Amino acid sequence: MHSVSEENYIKTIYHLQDGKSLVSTNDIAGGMNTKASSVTDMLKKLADKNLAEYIPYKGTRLTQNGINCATQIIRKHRLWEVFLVEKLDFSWDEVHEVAEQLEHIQSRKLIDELDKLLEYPKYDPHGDPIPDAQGNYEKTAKTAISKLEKGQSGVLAGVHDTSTRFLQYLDKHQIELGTQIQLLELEAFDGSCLIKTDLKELHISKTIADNLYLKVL
Amino acid sequence: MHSVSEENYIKTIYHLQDGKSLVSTNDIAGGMNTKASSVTDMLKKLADKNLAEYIPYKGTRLTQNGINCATQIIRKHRLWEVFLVEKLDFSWDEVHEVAEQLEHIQSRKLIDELDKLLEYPKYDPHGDPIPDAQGNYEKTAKTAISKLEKGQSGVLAGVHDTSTRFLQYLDKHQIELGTQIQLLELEAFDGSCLIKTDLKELHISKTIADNLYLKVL
DNA sequence: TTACATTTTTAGACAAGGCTAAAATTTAAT
DNA sequence: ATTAAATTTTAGCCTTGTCTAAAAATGTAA
Ligand SMILES: [Mn+2]
Ligand SMILES: [Mn+2]
Ligand SMILES: [Mn+2]
Ligand SMILES: [Mn+2]
Repeated sequence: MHSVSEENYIKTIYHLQDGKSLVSTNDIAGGMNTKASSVTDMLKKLADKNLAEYIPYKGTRLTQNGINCATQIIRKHRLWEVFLVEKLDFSWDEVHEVAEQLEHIQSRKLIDELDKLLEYPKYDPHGDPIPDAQGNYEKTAKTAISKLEKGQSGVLAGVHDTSTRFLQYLDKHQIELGTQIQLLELEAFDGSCLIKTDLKELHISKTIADNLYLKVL
Repeated sequence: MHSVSEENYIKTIYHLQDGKSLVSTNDIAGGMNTKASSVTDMLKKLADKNLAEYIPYKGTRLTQNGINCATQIIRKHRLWEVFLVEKLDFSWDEVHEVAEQLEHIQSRKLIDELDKLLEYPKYDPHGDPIPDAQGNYEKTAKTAISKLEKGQSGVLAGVHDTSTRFLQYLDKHQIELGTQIQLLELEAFDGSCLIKTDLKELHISKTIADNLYLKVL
């Protein structure tokens, strides 16, 4: 149907879209490790195929067509991540790279059966929701620790960064999805903060606080 | 490491090699639905990468390097086929197309873990042996029905053609791997024959007899 | 051993995707 | 309103993998 390259562009645009009405060429280039000129070329192709609306010098947005395509790719990516963790003993910091490949396999039956094997999971190993076969998924409210008030607490429901380094940092400090976390102190100067889990207290930088999403209690 | 296209050439050459000392350009083109000129180009590239030995106008053969590469691809292909049948309720005539895609996923851990999940299967759904992580596999003696003597019997241990149409033909006549088959009559004129299973007697053409491999009892 | 047929290679072209450098446009700052 | 900076597009080139048509090499049959 669509090439791997087209699918990667569609996915990147979808993720950058969120909220904004148009996604810029430069942001796409940044998100994909390519150059702006390459992006411009691809945007024209996506527009030709009715996957995106492209307004020169202004930006682009996915058509409904493109959105449907994106959610199916994301569905595949996240289901494969669950498979790798649940069935193949991968840890949550090892799955992304392989899922980037597996998400491009074309077979409707494959993904439906995989969904069944995994018993229709709702979330991937990083707490991200998995679209169903129709592309629907729930957007639960999650708040970055950096945006909490002092004293508030919640349960870790997602992470923004899914890099190996960040996930291994969390492992090291015994923080995982479902861990209950309370914000004890918030340093106004640099945004760093002191948090508390069942097991320990921990001082974290603003960067890390931005990357931990809680379901507030 | 290697491109999908390179991997497909390597696999095709490996399968055509069997016995012969050199594989011809035309045979490769036939086996891959490409033109001979495209094959020539690729053979030069494979030779440059030390994956094949290429003798212009004479033919080509894989280097040890190329052979190792081929057996790993075949290992992946066949393990995925087992996975699809055993874990995802695919039937044996539905797996090949998807396995053609999955065999190109690059991840050592993925395939080792898959092997473990499947409990180290020795054969794929079509009776073909699965190479281990070192590339070793047993070449069991299998004989096409068309080469049996009248009266001999055996157990279906493999099929040559793995097309959907052929496999569905076998399903229709309740013939599967492990089915015990006896050759009752062999018609010298057209090579067709009469065979007998536990369930029924069946008249088959030479084409079909060529495609059914028995482990002779 | 010639003459013809088949196989294989070469030459030239094309599409997809990507890059660099230069030009055009938009945005921000005097 | 100008000018400067940043963004975006265009132009031209490259690589991979493919194709067609023509040329070269090999094989075969009288
Ligand atoms: Mn991921
Ligand atoms: Mn994820
Ligand atoms: Mn197969
Ligand atoms: Mn098979």
